[in-house]
Amino acid sequence: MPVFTTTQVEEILRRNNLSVTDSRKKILNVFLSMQGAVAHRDIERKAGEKFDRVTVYRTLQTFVEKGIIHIIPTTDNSIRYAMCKDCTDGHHHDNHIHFICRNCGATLCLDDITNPVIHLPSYFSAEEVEVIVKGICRNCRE
Amino acid sequence: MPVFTTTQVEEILRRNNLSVTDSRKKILNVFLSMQGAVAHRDIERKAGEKFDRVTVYRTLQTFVEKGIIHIIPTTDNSIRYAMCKDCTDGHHHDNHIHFICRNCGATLCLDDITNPVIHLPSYFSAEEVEVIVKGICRNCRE
DNA sequence: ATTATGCTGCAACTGGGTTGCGAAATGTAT
DNA sequence: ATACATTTCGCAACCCAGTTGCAGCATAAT
Repeated sequence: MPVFTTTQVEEILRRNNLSVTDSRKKILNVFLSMQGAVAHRDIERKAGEKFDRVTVYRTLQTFVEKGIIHIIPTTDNSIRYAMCKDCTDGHHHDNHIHFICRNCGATLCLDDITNPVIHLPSYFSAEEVEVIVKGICRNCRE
Repeated sequence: MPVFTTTQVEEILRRNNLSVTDSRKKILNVFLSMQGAVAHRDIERKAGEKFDRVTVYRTLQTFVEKGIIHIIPTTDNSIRYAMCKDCTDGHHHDNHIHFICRNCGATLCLDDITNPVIHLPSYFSAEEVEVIVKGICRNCRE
């Protein structure tokens, strides 16, 4: 697990006009050091230190608002988050598909695979497409 | 709202080896008379009579197991259900996309629009695709 | 160092969903 | 139709995820 310098993490926070606090640094570090999507439990397990649930929720919400992370669509009533690539304050542009591994549960952003164009009857006004592919990921196949 | 004969509803229940009870009939009737997907609240509002929450949950679960209804994928942490077209006992084949209206919240199965084929790198084993389109539905545009 | 701001954590609450169990309804055999 | 076995229902109680208000504490600005 790569470790990021304090400066890198602080840099991201400052760039977004967020005060640099202990919990924000630790939680952000979890995102930076994980490949796939992050669920609540991941943070509780990996942030190294116990934060109040409320702090975790509020921090995640703040990060979403600032465009640092985005909510990953799932279909099983769970919420996951991942780092944004090109999102800014309040404007998310996450036009990629998501992969969920049936085996290990990992959720991955496939940034290179953009959403397909779906043709609907013209009386629908389609604004946003979300594609979720479920299967077995690389690690679990080997 | 079309009304279905008692016989039709009972027929479906019997075909699935379910005893014909009052709540099952009423809940099934909600599905048959609604266009789009059904959420819990819809049932509580439209079943005409108040059932215990527990009964609603257990009935829905039973219907899913029997292949009478299927769970519709959403990305907002809500659960919705819709009638199955060709599903049988425990085997669901719902290879169509779903539309969610941002305005009225209606969720529709677009049975005629099958899921696109998504090409992933070969080290993924893709087994299932779910597509959710969000926008404005016909009724809300007029 | 001091003050203003805003973040954190506790406690309490909400809402969705589940479980156990006795009561009531359904199906079945007589 | 009646009686019995079986299934389903509804209540109460519970669990868990997520939220809110508020007092105390850390951060940032002066």
